[in-house]
Amino acid sequence: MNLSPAVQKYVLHWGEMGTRWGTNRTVAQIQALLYLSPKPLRADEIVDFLSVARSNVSTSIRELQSYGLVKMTHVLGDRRDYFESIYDVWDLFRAIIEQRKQRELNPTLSMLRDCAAEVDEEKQTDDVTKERIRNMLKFFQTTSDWYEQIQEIPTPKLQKIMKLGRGITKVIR
Amino acid sequence: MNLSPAVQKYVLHWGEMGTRWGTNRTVAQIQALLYLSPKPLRADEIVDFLSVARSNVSTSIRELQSYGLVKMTHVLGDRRDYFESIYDVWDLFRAIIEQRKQRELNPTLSMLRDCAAEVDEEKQTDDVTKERIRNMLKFFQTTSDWYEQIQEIPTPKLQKIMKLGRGITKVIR
DNA sequence: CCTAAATTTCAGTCTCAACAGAAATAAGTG
DNA sequence: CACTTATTTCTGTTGAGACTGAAATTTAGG
Repeated sequence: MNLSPAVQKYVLHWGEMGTRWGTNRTVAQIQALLYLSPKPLRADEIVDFLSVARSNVSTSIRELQSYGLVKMTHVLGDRRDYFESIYDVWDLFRAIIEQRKQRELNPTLSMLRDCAAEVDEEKQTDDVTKERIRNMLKFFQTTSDWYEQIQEIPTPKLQKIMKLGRGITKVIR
Repeated sequence: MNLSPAVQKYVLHWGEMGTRWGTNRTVAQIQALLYLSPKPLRADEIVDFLSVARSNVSTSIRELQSYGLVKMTHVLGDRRDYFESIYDVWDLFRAIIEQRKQRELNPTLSMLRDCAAEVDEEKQTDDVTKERIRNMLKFFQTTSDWYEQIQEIPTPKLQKIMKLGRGITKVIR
């Protein structure tokens, strides 16, 4: 099994970036491969394409499914599992945003709430420090709310808003 | 040197999250410590507070400075370097966005441009695949442009926009 | 049920980036 | 221009997590 040079380049790059995007190489490579594939693929095909262990494919696909990035499908008279990526880039975007919020925002938001409450009781702590914690909490709260709201904006509107860029400031009073 | 329980919790949590945010524990811990500190700190003070090697502090601060998150200051008659964090959360936000764009978007944008061009020459490659690459390129281009535009929106406006959330859709036609 | 195919779990190995500590360099100071 | 103090660079170690391959489990057909 071999991939065209351009596809190979894409998959390898995606794998490298995967680590920066908060997952591991194999997970990212599989997502890339499925995204580019014109048809759903079986686990053993992925093994051939990427030269990774079967077990690795198994756990990686599980992870991709849990993110909502990959769906399982079946072929009549074939009991093997087939997998395909979400193909709409904006849907992919939403799934990733959701994931990021859960892993990168929620835990910190929760910690900041605890800290803000806790620090009020500490006479030893400087007022400036207390203020800083409150400011950071406010910021994370705002960002978290915003992420949730963004999720619900339908694709065409979202596209329009992003195309506007800073032109948005002219529309806001 | 010891920190209050709440501050300690904050710094430790920040360190743990640091790895998810794309840096390492020490870098994140130092940023947290400087952010909460009412006054600039010296490298050796950071060593005491965090119990990490002096050399580690040196390289970590260098990294933070390169991101624009930490500034160096000096005290009259003292030749040692003092460091303080950016304190405005929105300025911190912008610096981090900028960093993320450079590390997580730009390389992929460049790769996608290459791939989109390269894949046009490949007769072997399915049209569906070619389309997918083009779509991903368009998306990254849009996102990249948007990031740049966002940078230039002044804080009060940015706050307003984020507070609006999906209410923004009502303003856009 | 039994068998064979497909998938998942698990335990051990390997890799890479973070980190410590030593050595080297730089920056004052008397 | 020695000597002290501060900082950086460099090298070896370590630990966390990715990955492999074998064993266990699940699934479906005959």
